[in-house]
Amino acid sequence: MPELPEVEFAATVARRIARGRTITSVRVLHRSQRRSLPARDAKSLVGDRILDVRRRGKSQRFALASGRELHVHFRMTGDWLAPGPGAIPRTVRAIITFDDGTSLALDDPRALSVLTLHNEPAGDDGIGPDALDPALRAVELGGRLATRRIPIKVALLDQRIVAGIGNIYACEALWRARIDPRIPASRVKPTTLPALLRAIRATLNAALKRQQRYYGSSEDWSDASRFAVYDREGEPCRRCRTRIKRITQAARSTYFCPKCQS
DNA sequence: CGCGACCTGCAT
DNA sequence: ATGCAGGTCGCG
Repeated sequence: MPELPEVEFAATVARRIARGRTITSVRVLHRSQRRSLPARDAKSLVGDRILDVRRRGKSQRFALASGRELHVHFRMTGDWLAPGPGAIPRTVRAIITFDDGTSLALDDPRALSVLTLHNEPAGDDGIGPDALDPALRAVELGGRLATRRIPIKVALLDQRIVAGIGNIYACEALWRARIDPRIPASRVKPTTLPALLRAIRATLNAALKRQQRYYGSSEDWSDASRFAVYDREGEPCRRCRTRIKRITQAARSTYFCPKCQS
């Protein structure tokens, strides 16, 4: 599920349910989540009130009336569920219940999500500027890439350089900008940086809109047809019909068009 | 830097 | 049975 657009959308769901509400119980159902949010912390949340939910990169931060902050990171497969009456899916790993009877459930088949409680609001903690932050300019992005010799695709995945881009949209954005994912980050020409940033934002914004449009519908998220290159190895490039290639970079699959991305 | 670990479900 | 997955950390 979650790269920046999905997390952005999830944060709006969480905000709608939780903002202004007081927590009446926090149940952590899986040992993996219990490790990051021990029973003591979960218990201490009861009685606290949620002031707001913000997203930064791929993490969500719940600002609490006590001054503390609950961080939620979905990792690979987390998502929020607003459970109605009835059985709770077995992939639900934690449930936060509020004073009005509503609740927010962390649904995560792989149970890799991380919940952490902080006494102080975290600063930037090393995370780079958010990819959708309008204050981020091409020049700054260029500056952050200039010193890196790693491939541009790997650099885009590094949250310290720019926050919010994951494997799918890194591939998609590079295709859009016609940049070879293998070239060193420092070699991206200054003149193509604005195009890269535009491609990143267009890709993320399109995904966010799709997310909003299809929320609650039965569209299959894994349907690859909406990607230009991701998961389309061997299929024709939408621009030039060349076969999409798949390579491995930093132990992740990279998909690209060997002809128009060079 | 690359790679295993963290977890589970799904496709092959 | 095997291998792979939208993320991140910590190890060598």
